[in-house]
Amino acid sequence: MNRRLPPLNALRAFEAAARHESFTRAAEELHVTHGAISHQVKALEEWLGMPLFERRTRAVRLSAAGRGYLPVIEAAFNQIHGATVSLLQAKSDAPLHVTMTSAFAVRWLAPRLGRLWREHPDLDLRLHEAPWMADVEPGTAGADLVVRIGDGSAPGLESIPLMSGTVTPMCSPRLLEGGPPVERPEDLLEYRLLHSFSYGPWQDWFAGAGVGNADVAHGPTFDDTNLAYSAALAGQGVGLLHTALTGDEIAAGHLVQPFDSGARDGMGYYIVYPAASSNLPRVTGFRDWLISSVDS
Amino acid sequence: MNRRLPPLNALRAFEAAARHESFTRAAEELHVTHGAISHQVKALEEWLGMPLFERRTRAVRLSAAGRGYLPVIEAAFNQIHGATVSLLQAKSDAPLHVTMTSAFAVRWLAPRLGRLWREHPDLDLRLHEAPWMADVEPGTAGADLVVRIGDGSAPGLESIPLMSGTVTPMCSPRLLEGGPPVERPEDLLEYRLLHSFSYGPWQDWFAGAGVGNADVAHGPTFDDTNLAYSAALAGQGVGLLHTALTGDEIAAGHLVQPFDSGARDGMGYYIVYPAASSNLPRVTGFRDWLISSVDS
DNA sequence: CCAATATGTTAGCATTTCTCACATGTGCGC
DNA sequence: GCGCACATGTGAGAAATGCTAACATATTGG
Repeated sequence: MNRRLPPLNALRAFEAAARHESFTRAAEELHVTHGAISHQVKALEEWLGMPLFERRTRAVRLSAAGRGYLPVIEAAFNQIHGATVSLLQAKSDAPLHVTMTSAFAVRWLAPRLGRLWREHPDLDLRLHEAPWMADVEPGTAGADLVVRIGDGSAPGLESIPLMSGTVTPMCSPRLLEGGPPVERPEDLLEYRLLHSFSYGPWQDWFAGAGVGNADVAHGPTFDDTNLAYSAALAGQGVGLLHTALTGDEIAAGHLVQPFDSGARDGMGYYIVYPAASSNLPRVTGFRDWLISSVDS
Repeated sequence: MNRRLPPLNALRAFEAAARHESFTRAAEELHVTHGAISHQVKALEEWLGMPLFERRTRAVRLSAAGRGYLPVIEAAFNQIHGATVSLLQAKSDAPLHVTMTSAFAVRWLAPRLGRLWREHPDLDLRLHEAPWMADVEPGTAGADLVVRIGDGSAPGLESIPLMSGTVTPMCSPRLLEGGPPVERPEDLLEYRLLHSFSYGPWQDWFAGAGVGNADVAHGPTFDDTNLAYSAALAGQGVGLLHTALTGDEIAAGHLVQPFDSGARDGMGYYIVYPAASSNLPRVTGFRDWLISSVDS
């Protein structure tokens, strides 16, 4: 098929500008600056070899050519939008699959489930456990939405901060009383380290704290992130826990942080889902419920 | 309008891949590598949150979702293509406006016009003169096609090499016999310089030859590039001429080049026109005639 | 069991696109 | 009339996107 299409992003800029008869308002619609629209429209005009707008002094008007072009282009984009929406709707009778760590599910979500049932009685929620901070991609893995720890970067996906905080060593204060002093990060190696799924997170933490090749390969490994929290509370060792899930225990003095976060800062909880799901009420509904539940 | 469209370039990759049920053949159609298609399709699937293809071992099949999506997307692209073609066709009954320097028109095109009338009797050609190497943009300036000197760069436009060569000082050998010796570039300043439209080209040439602030502001300025050629041939001074237009005179000894091109190399003649005009027979026809006429 | 075929993946490079900052031009209010 | 507000144009550089190249994986067919 020999079908040379115009530059598509320039077409989108043209379509918005033509609909509004204004570069500035098109720029607002597409969340870019007016300069971007101006550049794109100019590129399209150059590609076509003809002007699509007449530049007036404080406005633009469609030229004859542009006036003929617009309706078809607009219809084509509407078709694409329509097909995309119905593709998503087709999924939308299905239950909402959500993936998160068991620690988050048990310690944060569980206490709030009552409110969720009350506010979203029809929601058919299916929870899935994810190992630690593993790269769970919504969609490809079957999940519609993921709650995960990270820095918020998720190319091609929507990523919305849920709770700030960081991942840092914590343990029961009684554990430290009986053991050797903890002044520098490497002193922690004298204690039993609590692992979830792999030694990776502890290794990363030591590396971030300036201890390059710490031997962390000892201590129990749990296949359930929540167990690491319980074990730390029970004084069984030092866990790498998230501050957002331990606020109460720290306030009550049941857990202490030997080091003030610092390293690995900005590892907050994020809600991540495919960008197209912004059109799906059950996804945005659950997302908004999560966000509104943070302070309650 | 709250209309979130999927990434459009990814959509185009999907459409081609789906039509062929093959990433490799889609890549050929779009003139990219298979990796590019793979990336784009993956990005689209991630954006939508659902797979569009089932990956088989040596092939891809459309998934149910993809099978429903394809026809609408394909139709939308076909619409865009159709609208674009008819936009161009609307122009295509009109005459073909071509812009070039008068030197090129007189010294290269004129001798070949007979062949052009013979091979394209219906062509309604309208020639326009362009000053020197000025930036003539096809389309915006009203020209359908431009023959211009440059390095071939023309973002957003098709640019096709017509003749290689360079722009370099030339004069009649008799002029040098009677005058001071010419060994280094600055020696040329002893002679009368022949200008077309502005002092810029000579200034640029001296700068390129390492003479930063040469005072070139003397000698006649012609508002017709061909006059500079004639004046140089007549021994009236030194002109900045293009080797592609002076091959015969140099071979016959009527013109000499004091310096072997070198500086400002790669300033050949290019055919430049809007990319969309590849769909217009009268433009591609004239382009192909130009190219085929180079060696005759 | 090897060669040929097709897709996946990663890192780095290339191109495109966008922003920022400033320029231009003109109508409108004062 | 004069200046200010508004809308677009432009150029350089930054950011994001897209592409390539090279290698990996997997499987079919000879």
